[in-house]
Amino acid sequence: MPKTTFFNLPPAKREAIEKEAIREFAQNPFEHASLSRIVGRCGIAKGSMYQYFEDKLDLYLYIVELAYAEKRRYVRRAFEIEGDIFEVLRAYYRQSLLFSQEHPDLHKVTRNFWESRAQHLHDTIGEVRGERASDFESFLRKAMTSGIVNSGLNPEAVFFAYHAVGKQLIDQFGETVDDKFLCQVLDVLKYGLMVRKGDARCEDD
Amino acid sequence: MPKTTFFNLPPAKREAIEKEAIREFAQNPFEHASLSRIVGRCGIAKGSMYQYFEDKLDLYLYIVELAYAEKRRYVRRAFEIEGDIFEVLRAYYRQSLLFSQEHPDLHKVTRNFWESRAQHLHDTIGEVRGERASDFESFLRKAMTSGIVNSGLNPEAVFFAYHAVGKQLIDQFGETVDDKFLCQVLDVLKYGLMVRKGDARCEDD
DNA sequence: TGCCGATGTGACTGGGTAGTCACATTAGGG
DNA sequence: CCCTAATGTGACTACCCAGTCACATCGGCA
Repeated sequence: MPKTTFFNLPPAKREAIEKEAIREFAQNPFEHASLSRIVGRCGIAKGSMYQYFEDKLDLYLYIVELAYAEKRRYVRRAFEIEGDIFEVLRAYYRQSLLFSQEHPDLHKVTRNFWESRAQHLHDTIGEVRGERASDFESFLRKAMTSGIVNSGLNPEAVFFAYHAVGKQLIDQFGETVDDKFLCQVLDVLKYGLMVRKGDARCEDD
Repeated sequence: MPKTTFFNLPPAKREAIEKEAIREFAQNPFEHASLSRIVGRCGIAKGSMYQYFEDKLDLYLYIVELAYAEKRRYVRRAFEIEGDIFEVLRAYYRQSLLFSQEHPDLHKVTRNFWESRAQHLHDTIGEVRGERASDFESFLRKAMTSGIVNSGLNPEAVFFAYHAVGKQLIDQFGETVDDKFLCQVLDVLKYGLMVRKGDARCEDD
């Protein structure tokens, strides 16, 4: 957590520090990000940074939390819509896409955080993933009992598949993924690959 | 490419270098891996390394190629089996799992390589992914025309989903993924989540 | 044995990093 | 206006790294 000094700063200065830190952690994973570069770009002294934050990790976790707080503002809306689980999930990833478009640097911060293999971060990541998994799985079980989702599936496996695809979609936002492609990929999870009884099928091409 | 000096080395020494380099690149992504640590652990001089390899990247690419060469020996078998696309895909990921169990360090090398965001590696990764994509997509189109796979799907989207799930499965090999779970996850992609016409469904639980 | 090219060496260069600390500056209350 | 506490500073320490190079050693051939 930042020291109180940081929050006493004139907002313009505080925001300048946040902005440059976001830029740095968007461009580099934690290990490779450089405090010296951040202070250099802000035009403040190295020592000042240590008036505001305990250390590099403290700053990093603050920035990561900033990024996730903003992201939550987007994805939250997905759970307010009316509709079945598929519509909610589509809305969720659409909101993620929108977030990545409107806040590309914050998006890169979350992406770098998620990829991080450092031990001190690994535990935090594990917790976040665990929470999401149990939320998702209870949501899924409801959809199973109400007969929308095939109840023969293992909810853990379903979460795994959605999480994997969602992670990759989010990784590629802004590169190869747009709204249409997003929906097509989600449809693969929804319908599966195998032909369905009663599916219309081209007989001759 | 290593210099000829490297291949003239007595096999025991050459293998010792490979072994320590594999360990280092399994534990650290390229940027963070340390030549000094490798030579320290091999008990050879820093300068000697530069008799064998052009630079750190040269050594790295050699090790990555070693890892993929071994991995190819495993996954190749998947394409020799008889069966539809789903059986081939299941065999493919099973072979990947086997590889990760029998060569955990080589597996970690490939994983770190794949995650790498460095520019000079990014292009190589892009090529590899592109090749896999086109192989997969032509394989998929065949399965579509022969009526095994729903031809209404976008092959690119299907590849995307499989690739994402496969990547995540491989990431988690040895942590939470075993053979049973692997099959359950692949079934999500095969059948999809939505209930199918004619699916048996529990009426009261 | 003597020679020479191939191979081995580790101190060194130049560069980067996080974090520290003695000192300088500022701001606000008395 | 002055004093004190809070805040700002940047040179500095201690560490890490890739890559170099003048020199040492080895191995095979004459």
